[in-house]
Amino acid sequence: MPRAGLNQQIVVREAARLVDEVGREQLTLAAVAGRLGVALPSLYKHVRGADALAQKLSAFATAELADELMTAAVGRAGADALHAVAAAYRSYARRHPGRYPATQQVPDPADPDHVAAGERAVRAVYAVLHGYGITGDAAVDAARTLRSALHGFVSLEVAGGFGLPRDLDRSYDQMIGSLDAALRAWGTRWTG
Amino acid sequence: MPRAGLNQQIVVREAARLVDEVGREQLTLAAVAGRLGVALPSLYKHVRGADALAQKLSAFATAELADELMTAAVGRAGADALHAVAAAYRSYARRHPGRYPATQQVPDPADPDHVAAGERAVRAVYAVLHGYGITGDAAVDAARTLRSALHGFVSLEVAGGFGLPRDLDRSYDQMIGSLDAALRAWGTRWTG
DNA sequence: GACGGTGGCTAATGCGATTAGCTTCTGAGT
DNA sequence: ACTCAGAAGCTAATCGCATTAGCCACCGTC
Repeated sequence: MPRAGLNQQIVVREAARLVDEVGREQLTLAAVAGRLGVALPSLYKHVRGADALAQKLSAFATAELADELMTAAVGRAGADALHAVAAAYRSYARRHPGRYPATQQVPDPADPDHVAAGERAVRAVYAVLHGYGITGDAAVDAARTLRSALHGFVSLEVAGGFGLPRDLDRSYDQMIGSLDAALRAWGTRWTG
Repeated sequence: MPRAGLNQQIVVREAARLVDEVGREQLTLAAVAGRLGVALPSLYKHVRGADALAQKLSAFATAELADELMTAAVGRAGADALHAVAAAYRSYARRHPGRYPATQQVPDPADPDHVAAGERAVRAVYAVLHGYGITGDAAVDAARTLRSALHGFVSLEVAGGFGLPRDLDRSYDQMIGSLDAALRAWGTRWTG
């Protein structure tokens, strides 16, 4: 019988498609194997197990998100960069409701690609702050504020936590607008 | 042999203690049964199954959180109320790292207590906004902004998403400070 | 054209969830 | 006190998923 021709990339990407369709908590080796047309234990030739697959999926999704954030940030600064990165962030989460929560998993320190992807995503945030002239210790606080707002809104939206999805675009715009004001005032108000 | 004397309350409260110790994803009927000293199927006399237990846990945790937020908000207004509610919110999540994520589960519409608890928590947020004079449509956006910031920070912190926990208190203070500024400007800048 | 590694398989085990059905405790009513 | 209904617990059985062990066939290399 012919071989399926799998490798880790194919398995992880199929897992990514699966979680976007059925939700992250429904990620199961059995479902991935079924979609790939192989028996469940065959996957062990490519991933160590269910936990390892979830971690690899996190690395993959984080790299995807970091790429899109970087692409959005390049060539922009200030409010322009903020709006572009914020839009890219939310867009990724809406297009990939299963992958997005996976990006919030803490990177496996033993996986250099995963760690690098996480750092790249954070760097996109710092790039936005740089456009506001925020650096050093103040940037740590501002980055956490920005990440919190983006992640909070997007995770609540994807999880359905906002009730009826009425006017979510406007609410997001308002939040980003207030973040813009906060970042513009950041250097003057809260740092020496 | 004597009976264990369980009821749904006891089961749900034990589940709450369990998830705070081992994490929400480790919630298992087997573990709860073991802690309560009964066989696993015995729990079915009190909860419909694993999914139902998770939902009841969500309702329980949401009610707890709503109580603490309401207690923090009562008798305060403006920045005072904001800081008190924000502190209570973060405090709950840190004391209950397993229960807190459960509060983000969408309430079961068929469970009136769960729905009521969720509404109570949201009402605490609106109470804060009221102190800033924000009402009507603008309050919807402001409430989403406030919820996003609080939930985003706290969930990233509890999940370990901020890397080393250095200066998290300061970062939170900074974020709340910028929220205070945003809310004070809310009526003047973004609404008619 | 053999051969070694690799990718796939089947079989077997373990654990958690769930259902069925039995037993025994408890407590309300006489 | 006695009965009895219902509730609360149990064991047994089934199912699905994860994991491990071990077998076998394909494939590229010499």
